[in-house]
Amino acid sequence: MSLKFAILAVLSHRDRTGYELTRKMDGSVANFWPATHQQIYQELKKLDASGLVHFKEKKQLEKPDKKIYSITRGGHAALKGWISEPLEPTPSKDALLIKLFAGHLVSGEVLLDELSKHEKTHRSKLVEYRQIERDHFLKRALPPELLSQYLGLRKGILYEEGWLRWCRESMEKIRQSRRGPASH
Amino acid sequence: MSLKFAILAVLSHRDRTGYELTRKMDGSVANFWPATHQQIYQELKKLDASGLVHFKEKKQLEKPDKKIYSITRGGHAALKGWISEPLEPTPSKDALLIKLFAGHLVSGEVLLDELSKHEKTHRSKLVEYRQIERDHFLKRALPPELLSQYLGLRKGILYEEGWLRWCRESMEKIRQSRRGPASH
DNA sequence: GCTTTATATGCAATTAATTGCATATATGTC
DNA sequence: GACATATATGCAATTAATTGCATATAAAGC
Repeated sequence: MSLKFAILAVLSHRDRTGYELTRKMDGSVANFWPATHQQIYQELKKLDASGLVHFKEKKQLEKPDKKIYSITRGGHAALKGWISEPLEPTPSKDALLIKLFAGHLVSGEVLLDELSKHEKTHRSKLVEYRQIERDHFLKRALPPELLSQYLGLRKGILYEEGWLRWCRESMEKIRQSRRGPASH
Repeated sequence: MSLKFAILAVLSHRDRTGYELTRKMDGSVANFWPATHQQIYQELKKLDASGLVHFKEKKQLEKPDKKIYSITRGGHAALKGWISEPLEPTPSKDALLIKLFAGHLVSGEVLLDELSKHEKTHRSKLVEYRQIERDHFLKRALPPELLSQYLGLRKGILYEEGWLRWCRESMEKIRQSRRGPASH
């Protein structure tokens, strides 16, 4: 349901092709609403059919032709309406927690390896986000039009920090429990 | 894909009916892999067809008959195999971030109301989780068989803490930006 | 007596998401 | 010359998820 509005939100900032939407969603929306190119092209088709976006075909000599999509007045209205409606918190899913929940079936080693891999992934994500924060948001006073992008980035930073802390304390607890739970 | 393994993971602890799985997933798995009763009943049917679970019908006089599902040896093997395979981090989605991304279309008031609602939701979740932690995990030394449940709970706590912090700092930044960005 | 809540399961239809494949051009790399 | 990568879009098939509806009993509240 929200992919529709994710696309409209990106197009509300500037016009884009399906390809651009796919790769980056503006380098930011992809972080909280990832989607494949198939989803996006199909969604754009539907959005066009219902008049919320339209596109201009642009012929290119060196590369395949592209369609530049922009949001219509109707699209703007729909997006504004959706934003103004109350929203249920999006339920979060995480397969790693399922693994741990059935962790009694495998050795601590298996769990530690997996956690260590995730720790690494989240650590590098965090480094990347903090770099962006330093380079683009902390150097000067924040212009109001960049506020929403910054809040999105802050969400990412706090999210990764939480993951990192959890990975580390989980590994520590698993190691402790292997050294012998009775000794503690 | 992972609903299948979420169900197997719950059944690896003890036998359950579809109804029990639906409501609570053991009061814990629902927090990181929520699913409706429709999803679960359909998934159980498929799991039964592929021999990973089986069930016994139990007739009840006072209530409708129920089917008690248990995991088979094949199910155990499949679950163990899945746990041992490396896992890509589950991409996270969040519609609230989309709203903020298009926040320039609406007044700060609308965003603040929404954030305040979310702050409240996450705050009460956090209170609930901390209560469970105090009552069930901090009073005595942790038995190893409860470790994985505790790690799941800790994930929930850190998750809600991150949300809460983010909601609060976001509201503060929106208020600041309304008071006038130039004055700062 | 009526409504709501809890227990317990399911079909059918639609919508959304994933996966596999396909096309076409240009550039850069072994 | 062959292969991978980037640009740019799309069809078709399958799988997963959601939504609406349906059934049936018992207990609790008003």
